[in-house]
Amino acid sequence: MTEAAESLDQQLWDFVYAYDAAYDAAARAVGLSAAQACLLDALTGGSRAMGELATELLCDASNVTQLAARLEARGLVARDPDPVDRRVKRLSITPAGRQVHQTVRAGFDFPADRLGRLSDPERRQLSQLMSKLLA
Amino acid sequence: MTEAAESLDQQLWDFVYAYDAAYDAAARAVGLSAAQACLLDALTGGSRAMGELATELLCDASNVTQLAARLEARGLVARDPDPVDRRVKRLSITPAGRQVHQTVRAGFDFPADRLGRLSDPERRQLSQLMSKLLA
DNA sequence: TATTGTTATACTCTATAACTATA
DNA sequence: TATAGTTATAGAGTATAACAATA
Repeated sequence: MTEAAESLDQQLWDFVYAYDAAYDAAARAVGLSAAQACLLDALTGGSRAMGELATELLCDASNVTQLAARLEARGLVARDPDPVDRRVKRLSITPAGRQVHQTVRAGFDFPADRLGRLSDPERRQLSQLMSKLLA
Repeated sequence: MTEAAESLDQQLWDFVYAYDAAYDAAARAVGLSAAQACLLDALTGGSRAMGELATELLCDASNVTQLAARLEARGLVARDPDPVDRRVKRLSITPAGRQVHQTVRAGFDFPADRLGRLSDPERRQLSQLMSKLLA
């Protein structure tokens, strides 16, 4: 053989490393941290309660409060009391927030770039393997 | 079809998300941050200059200084001047550091667990696809 | 009394700028 | 003068504990 094969473990590590770095760069390009971009992304499907967001982002509720405060200060999200249970605050994305979110999406070209190196059958193969890894 | 297929983009996102969370958990289980664990990992092949580490970890040199200071305070790394160029400080892992590193490795069972769901041919397939994604 | 979210606090990550020591 | 690393500082991420409002 002409070169030492990198182990699959190492390949996964390298891929995740590059993926994370690319996402971070795309977020920073619009002045957001990766955590802020993730929170914004979690709101694109509709408003969410703070507690739901903490669960989804795998972090403490107090952390969501602070991330939301920074995004709110930039006008990217809005915080409104839930009409049914007034303890609950629902966070939603503003039009400006959607704009920024779209820019991050567009700047995060890593997945499209890399997957573009595969043929259609290879992408189907990868998707099936991923299904097993995620199941 | 019986269920909506998740897009390959989304599958990659989910996989990376789970991978990162698992690594973070393995590090935290021994009282390290993910960043500290990565620094420790970068030293397992031998001592490294601070500057090299900054390049490898994609961060500023001042950051390495502080990460190293915390690990040094716990006795996991040692900092020694390079005998040739005394401006250079070489960081190396201590026996205690190796011990902790091994514990993190063992606790980070995510890759082995997930890859264990694949057959040998499937793992070879995945490795070949990864080669193309990383090339 | 239990739950949702916030506030206060503390520690870590990270970068920039100024500095020290060495080359 | 240029380079390696550190220090000082500041903003952000994160968690814990104490708290307020509501249920």
